[in-house]
Amino acid sequence: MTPTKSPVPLDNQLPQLGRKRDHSRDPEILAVALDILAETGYDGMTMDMVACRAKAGKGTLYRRWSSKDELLIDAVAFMKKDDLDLTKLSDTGTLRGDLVAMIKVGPTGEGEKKLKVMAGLMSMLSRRPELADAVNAAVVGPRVEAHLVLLQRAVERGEISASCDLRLLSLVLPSMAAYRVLVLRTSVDRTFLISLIDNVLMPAVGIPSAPR
Amino acid sequence: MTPTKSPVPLDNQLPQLGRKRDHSRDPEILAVALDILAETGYDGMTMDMVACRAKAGKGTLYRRWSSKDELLIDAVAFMKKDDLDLTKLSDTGTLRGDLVAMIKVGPTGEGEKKLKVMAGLMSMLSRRPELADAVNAAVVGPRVEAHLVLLQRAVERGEISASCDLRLLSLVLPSMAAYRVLVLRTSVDRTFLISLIDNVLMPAVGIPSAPR
Amino acid sequence: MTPTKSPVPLDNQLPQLGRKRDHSRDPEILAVALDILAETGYDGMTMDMVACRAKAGKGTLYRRWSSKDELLIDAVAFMKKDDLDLTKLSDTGTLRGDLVAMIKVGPTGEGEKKLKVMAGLMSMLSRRPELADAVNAAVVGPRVEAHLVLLQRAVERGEISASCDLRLLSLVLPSMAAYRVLVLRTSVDRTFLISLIDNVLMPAVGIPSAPR
Amino acid sequence: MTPTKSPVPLDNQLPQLGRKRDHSRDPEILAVALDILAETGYDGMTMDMVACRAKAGKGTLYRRWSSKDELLIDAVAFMKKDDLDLTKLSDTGTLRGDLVAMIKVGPTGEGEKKLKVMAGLMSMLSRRPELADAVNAAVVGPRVEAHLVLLQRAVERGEISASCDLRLLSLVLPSMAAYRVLVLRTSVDRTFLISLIDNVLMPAVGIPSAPR
DNA sequence: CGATAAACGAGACGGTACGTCGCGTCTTCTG
DNA sequence: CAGAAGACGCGACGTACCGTCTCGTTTATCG
Repeated sequence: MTPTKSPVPLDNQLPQLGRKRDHSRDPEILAVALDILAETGYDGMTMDMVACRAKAGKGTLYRRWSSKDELLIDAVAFMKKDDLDLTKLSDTGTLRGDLVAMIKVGPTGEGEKKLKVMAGLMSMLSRRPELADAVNAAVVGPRVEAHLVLLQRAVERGEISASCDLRLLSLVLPSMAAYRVLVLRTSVDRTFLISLIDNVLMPAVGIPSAPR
Repeated sequence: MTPTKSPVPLDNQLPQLGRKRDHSRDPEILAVALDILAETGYDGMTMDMVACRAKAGKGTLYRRWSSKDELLIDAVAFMKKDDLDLTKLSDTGTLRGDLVAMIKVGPTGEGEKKLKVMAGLMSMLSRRPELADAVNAAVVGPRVEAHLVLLQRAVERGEISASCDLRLLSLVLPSMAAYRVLVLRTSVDRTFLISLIDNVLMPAVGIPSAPR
Repeated sequence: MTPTKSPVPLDNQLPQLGRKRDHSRDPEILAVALDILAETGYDGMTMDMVACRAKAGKGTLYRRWSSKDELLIDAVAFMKKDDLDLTKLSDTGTLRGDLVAMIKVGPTGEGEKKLKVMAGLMSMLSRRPELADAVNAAVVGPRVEAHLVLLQRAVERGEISASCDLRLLSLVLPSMAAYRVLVLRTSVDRTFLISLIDNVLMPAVGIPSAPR
Repeated sequence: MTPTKSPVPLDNQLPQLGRKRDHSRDPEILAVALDILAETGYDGMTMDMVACRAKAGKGTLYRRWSSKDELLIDAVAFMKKDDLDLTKLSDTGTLRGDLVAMIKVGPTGEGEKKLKVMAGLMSMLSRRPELADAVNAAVVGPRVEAHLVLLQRAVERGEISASCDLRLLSLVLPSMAAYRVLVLRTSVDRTFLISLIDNVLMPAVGIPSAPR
């Protein structure tokens, strides 16, 4: 998952002979990989393509990632970095308001590319468990976490009962959206998400859906 | 999705020259493909393997399916055939009872092989949209349909409000289970499903979860 | 070499049920085979091509010839039919005159196609001994025989010594021409043949080459 | 003299990037190809066989030779290397003696394998003109050259007339032997060659054959 | 004259070699 | 010595051809 270490990672500070590995190029390589992944999918992306477009040698790729899959796992993790910020979730005063507010930063707002990467990666979710983890950590997980925060806030606010299974409820929207994208390949638009909030989530937490 | 058609599939009845394709062998070939898929996964399965074990020539395979992927798409669709029977869903008198009764015939009860096939196929969901459709039609879709039947039954029974978005609600369990299997790779056991029923679905349709 | 016999070629006259084989089409098929052979060579010619262009089914071909090679052996033998006529060799009064007179009906005059067929068949001379025989019988052999006739006439005429090895000498021109065509792929033109006659054959039979 | 290192490689002098092809393995591969060719003939030899026995990948073979035929063309050319040495032709004092002396190093003495290769290759002579050239260069041509040397020696010696067409005469034995091997498939034994020398070649150069 | 059995055109079939391409490794040369 | 370039061993892919088999149809002979 992390770049392969130098063959001799000694703790005592040796003078570090020879040229140092140029890790500044890692992000560039990962970005190239994500681009190609979004364009062509898992199989369409070849290591030669990545090497060529990143002006790198295949040896360099394999020195840092032991396989194509490892490279992608890292690439997906890399994609995560500019994502939701849990500390900046808007607080509208109501659970529904908070959930609706999050939609802007949801998949739709986030950008087409991330979804295409997701789609391109579905190929591998089962073959490479770590890759599924990476996808989860990069794409779905953060939304689950955000929803959990919003739900906890609602409990604290007294808006919903503390007996609700928040962990489970926080999974509802993200997983249904994922299913829609991955299996049904339908776009996850604002309408669908609002419908989910009003017809599934809000009733499930015991708040009668007002504006039907 | 369907076997490749004859080069000129005219509507006016041509005399059907030449030897006919022996479509009676299709199921056998697809079964072999599913077996190997379950055993070795997508990459491990080769067309030569399928041809050899099915006592067929590669030419025959490629005459019927234009690629390995097309073959698998059909194989998954073929897997669907011995699945849930919508006409035989048990009727326990309550929605919750019906839902719980369906669990036995859920993925867990259905059999190890179908899950392995699913896992072996995840590799392909995005590369081949038709494959995603096939997976949906074979595995998730039937359960969605079954849930829809149960929900409609509950509406007729007066158990839940007619204003509920049944279409959406019928997606909840299957899609959350799929997410759990595909992305989280957690087993979808009875406990999880019952928890979903009691903490998400029943509240969402307005039935207070009784046995907490 | 000959078409495959009926599966039950009994001597006792059975009633001969069913439709008879239509051997009137054999020449047409063989001609098509020769055409394709001349156009594309041995490998380029496929049985499907022959069947298609001859408006025949592959079954019909294989009912008559047990393999592609057998078909070609017959085709070459068929090519032989309009060739040299040993009874009509012109008699000019001298061996040299007779030999030169034969050139007109030699490979050059015979036609481009026969040479191309020869070339197309070289592929097979060693793989299929019968084919080499057929080639010899159809193309080279007749010329050897014709030369032998001319040489014997010269002996009778008292032009050359009876102690000459006529069998061997009759091989000289045909085999050197064959080598030129098959291995060197040089055209066998009148000049070359006359040169052979004057510089090799005539001296070899003891007639000093007059017009040098 | 210090080699000047130009940072900008000239167009005509590319810096030769990447790993170089290991041409030291070419002979090994060609030898393997010849072995299999001698064992199984053209059709029996497969590229996978060659790759496997030479411990090479098919990609390597096709990187160096664009097809099976190209590989064989090179293989035959490679076979040529340990053949007749024109500088070591024995000088017996007479043309007949020289010619007879050469027989030992003729095809018979040369070895079984070369003949088998020739036989295995006949399949290809016309399909691949270059192959015919290679065969000529490797097998027949050297003998033609050797005969030319012997004939020239005889001219210098005053044994035969300078007006003889040496080029043509040097073709006689090799081409008649080739015809015998390729088309008639008769062995080219010492008896036949001596007969040719005494009954065709010697008379043709104006030397009465002494021992009839 | 109708039944029957083989031959026919068309083309699917099992099998097998071909030539291509991708992965992950190894080698060569440059900075 | 790291890195770019690319050859290498391996093995699956999809194509094409051979010789066989199966359709439905046509045609010659027999009852």
